[in-house]
Amino acid sequence: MKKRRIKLEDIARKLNISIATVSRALDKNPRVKLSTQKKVLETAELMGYMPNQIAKSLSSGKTNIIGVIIPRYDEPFFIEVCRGIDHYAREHNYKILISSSRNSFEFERENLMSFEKGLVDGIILSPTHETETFTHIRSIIKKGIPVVLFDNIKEEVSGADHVLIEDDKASFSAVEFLIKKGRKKIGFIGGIKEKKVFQDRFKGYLDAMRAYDIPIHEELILHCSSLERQFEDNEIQHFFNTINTTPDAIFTCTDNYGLLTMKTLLKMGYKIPEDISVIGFGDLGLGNIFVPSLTCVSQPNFEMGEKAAELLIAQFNESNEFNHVKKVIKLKTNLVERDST
Amino acid sequence: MKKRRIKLEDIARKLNISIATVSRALDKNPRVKLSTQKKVLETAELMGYMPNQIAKSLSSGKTNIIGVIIPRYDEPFFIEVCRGIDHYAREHNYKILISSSRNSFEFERENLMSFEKGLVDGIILSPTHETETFTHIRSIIKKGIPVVLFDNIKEEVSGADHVLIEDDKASFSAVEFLIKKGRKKIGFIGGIKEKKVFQDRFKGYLDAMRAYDIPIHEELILHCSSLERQFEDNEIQHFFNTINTTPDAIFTCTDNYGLLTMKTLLKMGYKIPEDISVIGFGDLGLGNIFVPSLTCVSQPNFEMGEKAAELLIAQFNESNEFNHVKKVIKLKTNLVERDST
DNA sequence: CTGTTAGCGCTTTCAA
DNA sequence: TTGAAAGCGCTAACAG
Repeated sequence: MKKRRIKLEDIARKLNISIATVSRALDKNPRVKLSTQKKVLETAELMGYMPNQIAKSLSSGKTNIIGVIIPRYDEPFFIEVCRGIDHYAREHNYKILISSSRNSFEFERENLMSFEKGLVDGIILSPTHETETFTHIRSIIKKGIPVVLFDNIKEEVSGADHVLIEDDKASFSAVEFLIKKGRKKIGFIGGIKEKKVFQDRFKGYLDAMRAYDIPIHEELILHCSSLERQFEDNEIQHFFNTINTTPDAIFTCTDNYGLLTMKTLLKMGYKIPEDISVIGFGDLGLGNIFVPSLTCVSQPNFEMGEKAAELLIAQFNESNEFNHVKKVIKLKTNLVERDST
Repeated sequence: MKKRRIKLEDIARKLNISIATVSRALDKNPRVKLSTQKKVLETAELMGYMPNQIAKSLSSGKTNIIGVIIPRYDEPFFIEVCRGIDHYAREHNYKILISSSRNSFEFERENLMSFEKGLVDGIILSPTHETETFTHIRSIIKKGIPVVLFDNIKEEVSGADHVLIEDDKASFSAVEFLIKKGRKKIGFIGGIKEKKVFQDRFKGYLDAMRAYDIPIHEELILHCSSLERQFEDNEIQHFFNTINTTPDAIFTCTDNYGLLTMKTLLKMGYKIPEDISVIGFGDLGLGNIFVPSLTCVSQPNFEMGEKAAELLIAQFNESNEFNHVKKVIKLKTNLVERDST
């Protein structure tokens, strides 16, 4: 019952020419007579021909698919990066296959292995916080599959390109900004300690505090350990309910922490920014909706994705992938001042 | 320089057996002697064998990939649905390939055609607001590719399964809830008029107002026409800045509209919910962060995805895809009461 | 400019 | 229980 798909052979037979010529004609290969090309294109259209991508890939060794592995879907940052990747990829005739590692090293490895099965031409990956060893990535590279890493890169992997921002400098500037506004008791809310980006943002905080000789209140420092949205909320509420010192500013490591912080403080009756200033990190669109709007470090989310895709596709076009000289792209961040400071 | 990938032939040669046997052994086909199977598995492991997914697909006619087409990435609703799809798909050994139609019918068609090239075993799609005709989808179905549609289904497509919620009833209940709270001047903020879900939600609003004999103030009705976040903000601000009647409640058709409405009203000096109640639609996690938290219609986003995947995979296992009896799954919604009402 | 032919790596009859 | 061989549909080298 199922209508067999039209293939090159069908067109070839109908026109009494060879399969090869049909293939070339469809590729608009100039070595085919124009009249033949025209006939082929018309017939193909007429017969409803659709090339078989799988056969094409097997034969050509290219799938035109980029594999993307992110720690989670429900993080606007990663979605923005994916949008950026997709944007660039499509312009260059690539599709993207997104997998979530669900914040688990094991899943990350599995996803990587599944991509190793030849489905993708290259991989863009953001390591999970659990990822301590990079042998799985090196092994992929050794097989000649191009890799680009972005965000949270704990260890430089030779042979892979890297796209990142200078997290420590960015948070240094943000904290410095608070200090220059006259804030003295500046708290810090970061994410899971194992994650490089949070380590760096914490470092930037400490550096700034020390650079300006501001005493650090250990009590005002929180490293959230939750990996899911709903628990972050609880953790931050609990934090503010138990501290004895009242801060006059809080620097937080994500927009979400910033918003949750504002929510909690507002509910406790504090005025923002009068009593307490709050800064977020990411600039993912929501800071602008909240009242008061959230001042934050703005990182080029979409652009990170574009750059990652650009680097990867550039690798595809290199002659010998084993001579690949690793490129590290550092993108600029800036502070967006809104009502919360 | 590039290490050639190990293939079945390599294992076969090493063990002095045929390719077929190796293939069967790796499949754990019981028709292979156990000792042979063991040897093959060990050798494969040892040699670092990785099956070639593309070759497998070409030969077997299955890719184990589900194509997903959504109108946009930066809409938490779609991401949640994708998570649901992914969740179910993975458990059944499928991967998902997500494409955005960028709110454009043309892109939707292109994406569909690209999936038609044999890369995916089936398709889950949410039509754009521009999608008026469904011939492109019918044509896919005619080729024997299983399709499941979700959200915003303007026209039932025979041969495709549908996953949806009863938008009109859901919004009826929400508006009814406001009415029962004693609200009289209830405004409505919906999305682009071409979108079926917004038409239905508007209908529910009208039905409720009429059912309770509440006069409708045309002036308090807004159909947002923006397709991008930033413009929604402007549109809603402009709306409230120009109306002459002050509402005592606003029913909005997305969480985002709800949040933007609250933001705008708060900035204008209104108290929520004392002066004006606000209800959103979606329950996508953010309503809970805002102060005040947003009451909203909760729809089972994740579950929609799971169901869609379930239906699709069920279609894969049907013997004759042309006898497919269309299934329509309607999921339940409920009202989550928070501080904004 | 066109055709012939040999794969791409795997699955799957059919025969042994 | 195993092997030989014919594809899956397309590309690309080579020959003409």
